[in-house]
Formats: sequence, C-alpha cells, structure tokens
Amino acid sequence: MPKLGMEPIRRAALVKATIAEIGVTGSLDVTVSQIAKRAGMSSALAHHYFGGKDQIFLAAMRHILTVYGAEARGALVMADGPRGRVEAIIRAGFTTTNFRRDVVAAWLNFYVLAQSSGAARRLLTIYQRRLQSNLIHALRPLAGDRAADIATRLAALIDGMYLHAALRMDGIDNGTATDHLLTLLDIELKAAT
Amino acid sequence: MPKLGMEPIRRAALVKATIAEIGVTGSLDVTVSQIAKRAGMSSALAHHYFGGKDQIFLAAMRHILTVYGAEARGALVMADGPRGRVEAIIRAGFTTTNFRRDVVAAWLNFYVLAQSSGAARRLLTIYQRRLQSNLIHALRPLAGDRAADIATRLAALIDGMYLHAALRMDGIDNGTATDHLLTLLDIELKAAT
Amino acid sequence: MPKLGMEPIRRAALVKATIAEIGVTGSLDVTVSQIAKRAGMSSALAHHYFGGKDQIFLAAMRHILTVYGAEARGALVMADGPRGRVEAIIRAGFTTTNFRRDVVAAWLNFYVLAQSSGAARRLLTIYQRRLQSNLIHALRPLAGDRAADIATRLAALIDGMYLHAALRMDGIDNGTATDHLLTLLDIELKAAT
Amino acid sequence: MPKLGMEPIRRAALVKATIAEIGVTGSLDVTVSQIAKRAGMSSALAHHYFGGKDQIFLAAMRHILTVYGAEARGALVMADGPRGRVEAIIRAGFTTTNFRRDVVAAWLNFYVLAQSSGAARRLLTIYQRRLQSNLIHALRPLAGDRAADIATRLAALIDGMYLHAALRMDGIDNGTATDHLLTLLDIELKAAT
DNA sequence: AATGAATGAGGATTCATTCAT
DNA sequence: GATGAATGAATCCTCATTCAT
Repeated sequence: MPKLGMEPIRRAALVKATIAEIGVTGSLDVTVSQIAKRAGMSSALAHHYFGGKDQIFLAAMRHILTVYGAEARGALVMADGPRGRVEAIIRAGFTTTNFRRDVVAAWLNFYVLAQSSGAARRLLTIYQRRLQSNLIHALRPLAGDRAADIATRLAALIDGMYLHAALRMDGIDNGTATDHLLTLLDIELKAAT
Repeated sequence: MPKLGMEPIRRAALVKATIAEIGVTGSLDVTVSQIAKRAGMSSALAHHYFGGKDQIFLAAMRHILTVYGAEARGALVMADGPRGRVEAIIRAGFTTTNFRRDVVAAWLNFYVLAQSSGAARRLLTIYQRRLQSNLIHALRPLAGDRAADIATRLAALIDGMYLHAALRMDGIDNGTATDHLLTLLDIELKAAT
Repeated sequence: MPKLGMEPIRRAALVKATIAEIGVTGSLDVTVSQIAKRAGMSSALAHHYFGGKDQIFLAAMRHILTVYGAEARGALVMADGPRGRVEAIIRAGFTTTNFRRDVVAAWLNFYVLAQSSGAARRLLTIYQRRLQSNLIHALRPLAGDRAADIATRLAALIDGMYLHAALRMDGIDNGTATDHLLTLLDIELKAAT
Repeated sequence: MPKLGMEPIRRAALVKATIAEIGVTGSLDVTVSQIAKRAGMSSALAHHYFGGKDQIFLAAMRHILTVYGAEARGALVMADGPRGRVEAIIRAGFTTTNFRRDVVAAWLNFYVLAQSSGAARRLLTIYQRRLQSNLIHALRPLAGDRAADIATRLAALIDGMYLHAALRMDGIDNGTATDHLLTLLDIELKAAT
C-alpha cells in the first residue's frame, strides 16, 4: 500500500461502497461503519475523508449524477439528427452502468433524501434542469411548441420506470424500459405533427 | 368510567399523524414519540395499539392505499364507457385527497420502505396489480393487445408525476398532472388505432 | 397511573452526583455515564431529564450558587450591624456546606467553564455582582468611598482562598481561610479610618 | 539536507501554540491537532517531540512558570530595600508578559489540571513554595512574625486577581490589579507595626 | 526530520421498547 | 385505558496515538 495519494482512492472506495450498501439495504438506514467496512477501512477514516455521513451520501449522489451526465453527454455527441439526440438522452438513463439494481435503489433513495436535505435537493435540481433542457432542445425541431410538455412527460416516465424497477415490478429491465420510453417518444412525435 | 371504543379513534389518529409527520420530515426518520405527540398521546400508547413502529408505518401505508382504492372504485362505478373508465382511474390518483403534499411524500417514502420491508412490498404489489388490472380491463376495448403496454406506461407516468410532485418539480399540481396523463392516454389511443 | 414525581428526585441526584464526580476527578472531564452511574441510573435517563451534558453542568453550577446564595442571605438576616453583615457574607463562603472539597473543586471548574460557555459565564456574573453589591452595601457605612475597592479585594481574596484550598495548599481549611478574610477586613477598616 | 537543531525551535513553537490555543478556547479541551496546526506542523511531529499530550501541557505550564520565575528573579536583583523586594515580586506577576489574556487563561487551566495530574501539581507546588518563600524573606524585616500570614494573603490575592482577570470581571487590568496588591501590602505593613 | 495514513477506544446522544402503576 | 419511568442497544463522531515511508 502506497503511503501517498490515498485520498482519492479511499473516497472512491467509500462512494462505491455507499451505493452498494444502499442497494443491499434498500434504504438510507446504512451506518457509516457498514459503508467503511465494505470499503475496507475503519469508520474513523471515512469520517476523516468526508467529514460526516451526510457528505458521504452527497458524494455518492454526486457520483451517480456525474456518471449519468457523462454518459448522456457522450451519447449526445455521437447522436445523429434531432430524433437521434432524444434517443441518446433516453438511452443514457438505461445503460448497464446507470440502470444497475443498486444504482437505481440509490437513485430512489436520493430522491427521498432530497426532500429533507437542501444540498441533496440542489444537486437533484441541477440534474433535472439539465435533463429537461437537453430534452427540450432536442425536441424543439421535432415538436415545436409542444417540446416542453413532451419533455416533461418523458422525464416523468423515466423516473417512473426507475421507481418500478426499484421494486422489481413488471419484470422491467433495460430493454423493456427503453422500449417504453421510445414508444412514448414515437407516439408523442406522431401526435405532434 | 372507562372510555369505550377508543381503539379505532386512537389508531386513526396515529395513522393520520404518521402521514403528517412523514410529510413534514420528508422521510421515514420519524420517531414514534413525534407521531404519538402529534396524535395527542404517549408513545407507550402507540406501541400498545400497534405493537411497534413497523406496524404503525404499515397501517399508514394501508390507509393511503385503501383511500386511494376506495376513490378509484367509486369513480369507476360512475364512469361512462371504456374511455371514461380509464379517465376515472387516472383522476383518482390526483384528487385533492390523494395528491396532498404530505400524502405524496408518504407515498414516495413507502416506495422506499417497500425495498427493505417484505410486508410493505406485498402491500404495494397488491395495489400495483389492482391498478394494472383495472387499467388493462378498461383499455382492452379501446386498444386490444396493446392494452397491457399502455397500462404499464400510464401507471409508470402516474408514479413519475408523484415523484416530481414530491420534489415540487416542474410546478406539478393536480391539474397539470392530470392533463399530462390524459394527453398520454389520448396519444396512446390515437396511435393504437 | 405510573410512578410519579420522579423528575425532581432524579434531577437532584444527578446534580449531587455531578458535583461529587467533579470533586473526585478534579476536572470537567467527567462522562455522563459516570455521573449517571453514581446517581444510580442510566445515562439515557440523565439525558432524558436534562437534555444534555452542558445542562447537567449548568444545573450543578446553579445548585452550588443557589445554596451559597441561600446561606449568605440567611446569615445576612441574622447579622448585627454593618460589620456583622460583612462578616456574615464572608463566613457564608466558608461554611462546611460550601467549603467542602468537592464543592470547591466544582467551583474552580465552573470558573474555567465560564471561559468557554456563555451560559456559565452569565450565571457566574450574576453571582459575582450580587456578592459585590452585598459587600459594598455592608461596607459603605464603615468605609465610605473606599467600600468598592475593599469589596473587590475581599471578593478576590475569597476566590484566591478557594483556589488555594482546591490545591490543598497552605493547609487552608475553613478556619484559617475565614481568619485570613477577617484579618483583611480588620486592617482594611483600620486603614480606612 | 537535514535541518539541524530544529528540536528546540519546534518545541518552543508548540509551547507557544499551546498557550495561545488554551487562551482562545478557554479550556484544556484543545486537541493536539489544533496545537500542531497553529505551530505549523503535523500532530505526528508534536507527538514525536513531546511523547504525548500531557507532556505538551506540562511543557507549556513549565514555560509559563519559568518565565514568571525569571522575571521575578530579575526584578528582585534590582530591587531596593525590603519593601522594594516585596513590590518587585508582586509586580512580576502583572507584567505585560505574564498578565496577557491567554497566559492568564492558561494559568487558570493549569490550576485545574493540577487537581488531576500529579506532575502538574508538583510543578505548581514548587512555584508556590518559591513565591511564598520569597515573599516571607522579603517581608520578615518589615513584619517579623506576621510575615508568613501576610505572604499567604498576598499570594492568595494575586491568584484571586488572576481569576477575576480570567473572567474579565471588575475590568481588572495590569494597573488596577497591581494597585490592589500594593494597597494590601501597605495596610498589612501599617497594621503590622 | 516530517507527515499522511490509519485506527481503537470512548463518549454524547437518540430511540424503540418495556414495565409498573 | 394510559402514561411516566427507565434502559439497552445502537450510531455518529472525535481524538490521541502509532506507523510506514
């Protein structure tokens, strides 16, 4: 074990462990000790690097949003035409990275956290605004004035799919979830013409 | 003079207080004492009537689902034609009773609870199945084979709207939420023909 | 009906135990558990009744000051003539109740606490002002303009004696401490004439 | 190139930082990290040089006592006649070096420390004995048999003044504190004749 | 010489739950 | 029926201290 530059490694390990632990427990009732143990260190060290439980949670949340954002951005760059851009945004939410069981569980829990924690809400709001704005931009050429409304429904359906997935209901998986979203997109655009 | 028939009154008060308290806190991190205090009794009495915190939560969840179910059933009876039946089901989710701030917050939290509590998940599953089945029945005459798929999207969008409402995103309120749902219904049916 | 009226009993026991524990340890590094144990209850109950460690300390401090104040007032009422009044005030600080080892140790620690705790400082200031004012009133007829200055020295010497007593220096005990104070009073008055 | 002779510099920095930190906090609840940070080094190094927190405190205490002793000795050498010697001793306690806010705060805290730490008590006792003995020697020619008693009162009043100063009571400053002491000396000597 | 890394031990505080009355 | 009393079992967090580099 090297003696220097441990911080980023430890932080990453803790973030990863936090998501995993939330995934297993299915709630935020996770102790710092559990997280630290899973990350292979003492709880004291976890506190040392993050300052407190809340900040560990926020870091995990930030991580999930960052990864999501990165994938979405990457997909957008490669996308072809307006319709392709919307698809890219939608698909980004259901990649194997983002639509893993524990990540979805964490996601849902962060939504709940956002109700009581200002910091969490701020984070989520930023993400939401970006998603909404991306969707609207991509939809404008296809649906004109209706872009905003359609974006709202798409965004809500994405979250709805996450919610159902979190409960493993309907046997939703990457594929079917994406299908539902794309179907919605199709009929929205058809109706908009 | 012993008070008779206090039990149902106390239980109802506790259930109501639980929902209110979850609404205020925005999470399940609510103590039995808080709930009991709001319900105007000692926490010991709350335990006496419910046996434990988990059961208080379950009772509150059951209450919400029951009220929702009752309203939906009532609306269904009055509904006119297949399309009217679907509308009735959708509208039931956004009445002022069911779409109140604290109820929505509790709803979201119960979704989370369902991830860690088998009993909670069972409750939710029952409700989900009933909703799904009601929707499919109502949609069948209108959309044939596509009924199931459409029902899934409608159900997911309902939950998505709840989620966004819980975070006061998009300025979602009764009216706009219902509008979005009915719009989805419209275009789904148009596309199904 | 449950066991009633425990609160004052518990609080008194905790205050007493706090003083004793500070006396034994000689510092404020006393755990709530130690205090609670000595008082014959769980630390949880201590928290229940006082809300926190700080408030336990403040209550103990308040208790000491209250007892002191009561004795001083009592002695003042019985005192004969101006000189008698000054003596009464002085003697009150060195009764067997107030000049006990643990009380003196607690006293000293509260002085230190007052440096970091606003609440503690306020308490101490009130006591100090009352002592000063009592002394000045009693001294005025005897020393006129010099009353204030003399009072300051008397008060400082009282505290100095406490300090020395806390460290068992100079073999200070009730008797000698009082003697020193009265001697100071004598020569102050002689010089004031 | 290893830095040579860092040890005394580091130790001095730590001692200084300790006193400052105690002065700021107003208590001994100061962490080694705080001290080390203020001294511009890691807490590990502080341990390396002193072996432990207790020893850092003791070193700080020793430092204060040493400085005080040095000033007192210096003043004694220059003093003129018995009365001048007593004055010199008294004034030494209230020089701007010794009567600084943080030094006084540290002083008071060391008194408290002496109640629980044998080493601290020993240190303080040595200082006390030296002060007492110095005072008695100087007073003997002026007050004969009464020297010891007067010395006790003078010493106690000095500490009392420190205590009041620590709490910024009575608006005590160098000047007024010294005045009170010298007044006491005056009237003691007058009474002794 | 110097420090980042790491932890064990401990302490304040909270809370669901039980019990006697 | 109802509650004050009481606690054990966590849980977060802090900190002195050690160690490898």
